[in-house]
Amino acid sequence: MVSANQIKAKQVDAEIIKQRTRLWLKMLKTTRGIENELRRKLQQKFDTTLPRFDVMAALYRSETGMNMSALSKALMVSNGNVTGIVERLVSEGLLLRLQGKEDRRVMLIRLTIKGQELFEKMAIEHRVWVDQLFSQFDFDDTKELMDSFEKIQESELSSNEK
Amino acid sequence: MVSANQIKAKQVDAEIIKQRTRLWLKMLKTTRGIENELRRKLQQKFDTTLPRFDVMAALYRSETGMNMSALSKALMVSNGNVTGIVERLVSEGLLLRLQGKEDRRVMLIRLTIKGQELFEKMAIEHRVWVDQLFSQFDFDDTKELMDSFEKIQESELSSNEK
DNA sequence: AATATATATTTTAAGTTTGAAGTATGTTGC
DNA sequence: GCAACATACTTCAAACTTAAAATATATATT
Repeated sequence: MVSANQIKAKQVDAEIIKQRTRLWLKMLKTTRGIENELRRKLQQKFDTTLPRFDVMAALYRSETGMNMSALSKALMVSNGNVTGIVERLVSEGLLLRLQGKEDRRVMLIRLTIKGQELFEKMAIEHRVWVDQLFSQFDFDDTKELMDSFEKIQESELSSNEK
Repeated sequence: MVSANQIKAKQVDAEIIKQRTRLWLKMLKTTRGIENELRRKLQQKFDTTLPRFDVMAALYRSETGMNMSALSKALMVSNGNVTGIVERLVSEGLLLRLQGKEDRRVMLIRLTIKGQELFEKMAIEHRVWVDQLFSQFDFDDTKELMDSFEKIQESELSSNEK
């Protein structure tokens, strides 16, 4: 026998599932919008691409350099992907690739001086662009949103185990 | 002359800018994580790709079909991109492409019966996956997050004008 | 030491993505 | 009508991206 309450509960379940799906779509669309915007401006002002910028940004944040695995993990992209982008940046004289000493499998990637200088120029503008996109959020808002994303990432972790 | 208050204000400014940049990085990383997760599962369970699924999802939501421009706007990807994905889906018998009658430039894209049936099967699982990823958020949380993304999109709009 | 296993990275093929140029069709102003 | 412009879409080249296979090196087991 199915009670009225059980029927009601199912409707509420269906509603929240729909809502969460809508939220994901919105999140995806918003993120793509920001990426498109940043990509367009990076192209226009610095004649470079978003993936190149992202790699340089990750390297700039780390003082000592990063190996390929760390880079691909930080950017959430595949291993082979990083190989190509790093290659292009090396050939442009923006990155340095050094073979590990104790472990000769690992590659240590670092910005060259030229790379550092270019990145610093780009970062100044980039910060302004991002700051404007998120200008509606004050310090507390950003902390709350940060927490929300943190929660999602925790869910990702547990679903990765499967 | 620079007062102590002005110095303080600058420090607060710098802090919030940093915080917003951090927030954007987190948002990007979280979104990529979800995409990777969904991609993996779509591949594993249905031997299909994320862009294919996204196109089918957009078409399923619209009863009457969509033209190429509407599709590319809905998915926030370039026009030429949609052409390729639609082509593959048409060749697999999942989509239909009809030339517009009054305006012969526009292409009306619709799911075939086969496409609808396949999508419905995929959507059932997809909803569960998304529901789990966002399970930490109740109805009110989702509404709040929705509003936050809405705010960002408004900022995107105004920066697009430039 | 030899073998098996694991890890870090690159290579490869297929697919996706962009931005710009090209094609086809519509619309507007003269 | 027709030239100029605008719009919808496709094509193209280059870059990006993934998953899987291949390569090279390290670690563990016997």
